[in-house]
Amino acid sequence: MTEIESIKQDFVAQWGALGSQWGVNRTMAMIHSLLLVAPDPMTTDDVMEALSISRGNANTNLRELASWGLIRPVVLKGERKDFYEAEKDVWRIFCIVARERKRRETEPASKVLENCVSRAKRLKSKEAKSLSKQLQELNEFVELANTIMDKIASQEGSALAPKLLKLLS
Amino acid sequence: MTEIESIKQDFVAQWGALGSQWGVNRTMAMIHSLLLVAPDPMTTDDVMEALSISRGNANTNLRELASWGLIRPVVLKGERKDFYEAEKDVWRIFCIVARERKRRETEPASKVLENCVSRAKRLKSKEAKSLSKQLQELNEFVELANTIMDKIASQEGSALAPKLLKLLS
DNA sequence: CTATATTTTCAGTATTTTCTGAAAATTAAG
DNA sequence: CTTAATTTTCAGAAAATACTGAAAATATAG
Repeated sequence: MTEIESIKQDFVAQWGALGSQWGVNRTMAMIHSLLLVAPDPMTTDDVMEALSISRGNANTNLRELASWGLIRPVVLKGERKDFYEAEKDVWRIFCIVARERKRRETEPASKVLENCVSRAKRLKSKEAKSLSKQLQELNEFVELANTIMDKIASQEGSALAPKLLKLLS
Repeated sequence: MTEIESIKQDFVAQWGALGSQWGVNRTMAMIHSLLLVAPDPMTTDDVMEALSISRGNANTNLRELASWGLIRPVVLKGERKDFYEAEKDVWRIFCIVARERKRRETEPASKVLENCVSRAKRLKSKEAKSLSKQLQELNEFVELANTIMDKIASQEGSALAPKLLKLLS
């Protein structure tokens, strides 16, 4: 294996491990990272070979990645197979992930929390008061997280870096 | 079941599901949420009964939560059993999680990425140049994330909310 | 020190998640 | 329409993860 292949392999493995700790399955994260450092669009067969995975697995995860918007199909003239390439701008990737996770996770969570809060507010006991307060605080937090993710998702990617840096001062 | 118990149960189930999407196992998240809305410190037996889980499971997850700093043992005079109570301030919880995940995940990831970047920089081919650039961008992103998490972790919890809100303008 | 209460550990089991591979469906070419 | 290429689906298999329960270790009281 050439040094460049070895570097890519290390990167793919590491990014895959990271992804799996953040709620993305390992193979999906690995395919994403593979495409991130691929100089040209790849087919399902390319991915299968590069990662030694089955066709079903490759197909499913490629489509899942596409549904997130993290990769896109590209049409190459004269080719019958589907080719994919990754979104490579880190900030745009970040925005996409923020948008999707908000939609899939924190938004539904907030719905349930809201429901808990409103039910707790109706009760009068001392314990209910305290429960209500605690749930309210959690819900406000989740909603702030939602708002922030919205803001992030609607930014032109590169505009984010300076704003976040400012936060640090 | 009383209404207040039913509310708590819904909350615990939902918070548990959320946690499992963010890299925390479901039981650990459920124990945490159980303690978040518990008016008094609880013992291992209390937790076992409330969640219908085994002693081993309860014990392991309680100690894991304590190692994160999300719950703490409290000593009740005249009692032999260990009691635990949760950190209830949402912002402090957020800071704790940021600190731990940085230490356990993004920091090690950054080490590997740095290594990949420095190896890629030594190579001279056109493809290596482009790989190097891409990895560099990813690494800068992860390092910014690290810096931000550091800042968050070192804040007095409640100081964060206004800063984040400002970010939105 | 002995007896008892409590916590911890961990081998075996159960559950959940992910993956494979081949059949079915779809698409495109001739 | 027919044929071949390609993609999709999904039942069953494999792998990863989490849980149980009981034995071992530890701590406390008397």
